[in-house]
Amino acid sequence: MAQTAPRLTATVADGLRGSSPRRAELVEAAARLFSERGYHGTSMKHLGDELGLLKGSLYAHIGSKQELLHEVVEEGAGRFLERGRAALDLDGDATERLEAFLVGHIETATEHLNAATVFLNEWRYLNDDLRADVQAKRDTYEGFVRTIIAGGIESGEFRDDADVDMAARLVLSAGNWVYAWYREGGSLSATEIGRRYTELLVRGLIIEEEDQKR
Amino acid sequence: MAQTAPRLTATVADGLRGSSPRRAELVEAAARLFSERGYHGTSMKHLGDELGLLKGSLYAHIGSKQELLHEVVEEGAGRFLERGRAALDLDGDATERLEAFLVGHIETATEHLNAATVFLNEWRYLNDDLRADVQAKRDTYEGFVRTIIAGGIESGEFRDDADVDMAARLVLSAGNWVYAWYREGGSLSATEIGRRYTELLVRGLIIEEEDQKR
DNA sequence: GCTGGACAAACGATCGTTTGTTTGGAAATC
DNA sequence: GATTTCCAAACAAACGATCGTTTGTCCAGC
Repeated sequence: MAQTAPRLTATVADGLRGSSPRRAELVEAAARLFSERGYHGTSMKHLGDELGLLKGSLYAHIGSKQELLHEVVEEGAGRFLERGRAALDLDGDATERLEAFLVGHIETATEHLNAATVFLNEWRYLNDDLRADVQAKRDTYEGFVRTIIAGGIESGEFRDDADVDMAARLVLSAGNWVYAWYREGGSLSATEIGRRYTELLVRGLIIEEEDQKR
Repeated sequence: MAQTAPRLTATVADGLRGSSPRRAELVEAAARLFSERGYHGTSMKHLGDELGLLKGSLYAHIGSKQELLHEVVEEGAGRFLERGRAALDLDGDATERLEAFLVGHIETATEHLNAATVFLNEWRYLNDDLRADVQAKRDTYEGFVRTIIAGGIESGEFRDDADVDMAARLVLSAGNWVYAWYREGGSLSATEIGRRYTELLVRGLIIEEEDQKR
């Protein structure tokens, strides 16, 4: 919904093979079914039924089921990395950058819920080498958050006794779990969810007065 | 490891059928394999190999593969609920209760990593009625966190403009994602992870001074 | 006339489960 | 104490169904 994006950037959209309309349909169906039923819970027949084709006919468009998984996971990874880097490159204070990152993450996750779910849940079923590639991208992405938070500490905006690694994991946990409960048509937009999470993460739950017992 | 618990409380341990040593082995192997390979990615042959039995022999101990999944998920749910209720029943301020809850959650998740992973990841593959039952328990559990946070707001300990639902989701997201990155032998204990998360959630990242620009 | 895309059919492998039989050891009988 | 009975637990084999993938053929559109 919303900003359909005139054209997916080539790096994200095109897979290992050329892209045809039929193939794109197949990848989209794979994202949906892998997300709903899991990779191992989805058969080639399920995918064929979704396009009105026999399972054998799918092999005119793809090389293997594993290739489909790879494509969906890469699509998810690419989107997250793009938005994450944009947040990292932002001018502004650490809170603004953190909010941009988290809002971008949650918008990406909800606008492409299927691909995001597969990226987060099913990527471990990739073959060893492909999985290692995805792991590297996850590490890079996690590094973005650490950089933003560490920058906030250096600039004196964030507490210098804050644990960067734990804070980064907390941010990613918040964003990564959204897929598990977010449903379209909820009372909060993805943007609003990201803002409120950021506000909580930055200000905390406690009242700002210093006469608090803790 | 550690506190082996002299005997699992009956509510958690015993499944739909009686419990024998062999059956307990099988459930444990199921927790491990379902966690590592996913429910649909684990075959009865995999399970049999784990115990040195033929796949058909497993049916002397269980009724179906689905029943195995149910048992593992219920084990996870039971453990989380027990620890959660203990935190809820604690005397103390909201921060202490929240810390007890989060520490308890993360200790449970890491001490029984396999069952916790299956509870969080594979429960959706349960049959409709069993899944509804687990969903109810998840809702109850989520209610525990909301109660703790709402109590903190009422008592004046937490900001009265904090969003209870979002804060509760943030707490659960933090705890629920631990399984994804925690590995035994890491530098932080589960207890320490829970404490640091709580500290971040309560105090936030920002410096407590009010002359901050934001 | 060529070719991409689909069909129909089959491949061997594996799926979860059932069946009938064998076995080893505890319990019961003598 | 020896013998018999019994039963849980495992094996071996097969069930029909489905798995991911390959093959050969056909047809429509450039």
